[in-house]
Amino acid sequence: MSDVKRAETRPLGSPLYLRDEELKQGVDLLFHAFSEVFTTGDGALRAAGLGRAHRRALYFIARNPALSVAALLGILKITKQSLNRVLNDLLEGGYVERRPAPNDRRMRQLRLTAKGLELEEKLWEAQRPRLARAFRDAGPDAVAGFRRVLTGLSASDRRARNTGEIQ
Amino acid sequence: MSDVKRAETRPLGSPLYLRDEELKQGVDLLFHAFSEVFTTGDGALRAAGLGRAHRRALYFIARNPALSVAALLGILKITKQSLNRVLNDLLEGGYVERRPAPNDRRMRQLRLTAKGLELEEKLWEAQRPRLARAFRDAGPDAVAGFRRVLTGLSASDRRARNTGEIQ
DNA sequence: CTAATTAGTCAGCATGTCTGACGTAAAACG
DNA sequence: CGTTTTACGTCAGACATGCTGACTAATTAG
Repeated sequence: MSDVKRAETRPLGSPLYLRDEELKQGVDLLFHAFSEVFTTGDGALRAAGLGRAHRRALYFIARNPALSVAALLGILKITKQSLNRVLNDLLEGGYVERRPAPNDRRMRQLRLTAKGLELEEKLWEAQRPRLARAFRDAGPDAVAGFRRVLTGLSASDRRARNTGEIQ
Repeated sequence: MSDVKRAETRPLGSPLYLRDEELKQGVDLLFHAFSEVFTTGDGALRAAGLGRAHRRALYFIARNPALSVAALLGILKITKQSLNRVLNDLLEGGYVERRPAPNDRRMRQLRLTAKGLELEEKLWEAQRPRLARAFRDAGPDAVAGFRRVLTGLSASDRRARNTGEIQ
């Protein structure tokens, strides 16, 4: 399971299954890293009587103050109904507040309350060490590469989506 | 890949919130990339009457022929009961076969059938373009960095787990 | 032979997501 | 101004995926 260094000389004639193996190793890594990162801190969450769905909403509201509901839906890619249940829990628990946007009062701006911020910080403290260590150990160049690749993977790529594939 | 060494020169005076911002951008990227990668191909899945949980099992069985049930549980990090429901669907659907391991007949080896392989390939065809493009556009050094960082994130890190944190 | 290991099952519950149908307020538009 | 569109909220019901706990069965290890 050694390294892959020679990628740039990757022979154009290299069989597809080699290429596929490289890509699938990426999928494996993405899965495992996601698992680890997004389950760390479940304890604090449970202690607050919330689940992972609440955490995701909390996280992205923290990351994007004054986020609109529609924008959050776009990030989470779930339905309005699903989000609203989660959001109502967060509102009732006093973790999040919701106010009409001043410019367009149809929209509601979402923000963490002090209590929400406190929880979010506790969750972050739980997962930060893993992130920090991985980034530090890998080094800045590796981190730059990590970002490049993930940015490319995230790019929601309309081309592929409209090729008639079932999607 | 270049040197890693420079991490410790990261300005010791840089405020923590800058560091945190960098790490959180990593979380954002991980979330979005995961979303895109692990939902592409849902159509083919639905057409087969299966869900994402089935897909994950299918994928890791494809990746690790003769995988034992316990090993799969370890990868997916779900309970035996949850897995068995999924696995029974896959067995009944004829996507997976299960045979006692020759050396230790308590264990069952899991493998894709021809039908399972066909489905897995269809799913892979759906997600490969995204992976391939992201890897190609980012370049081999970036891919190496991507692997380094994700490997670090995946490392299931007993230290942090036993610090008394609620986990 | 007894223990431990590996797997499978039943029953019930919690969580998270979906579809579909409505309702309301505010803004945009002609 | 009246109509349509947008952004949000909600009710009802279903499905998908995960969990706990309790128990059984087959096989291997000591």
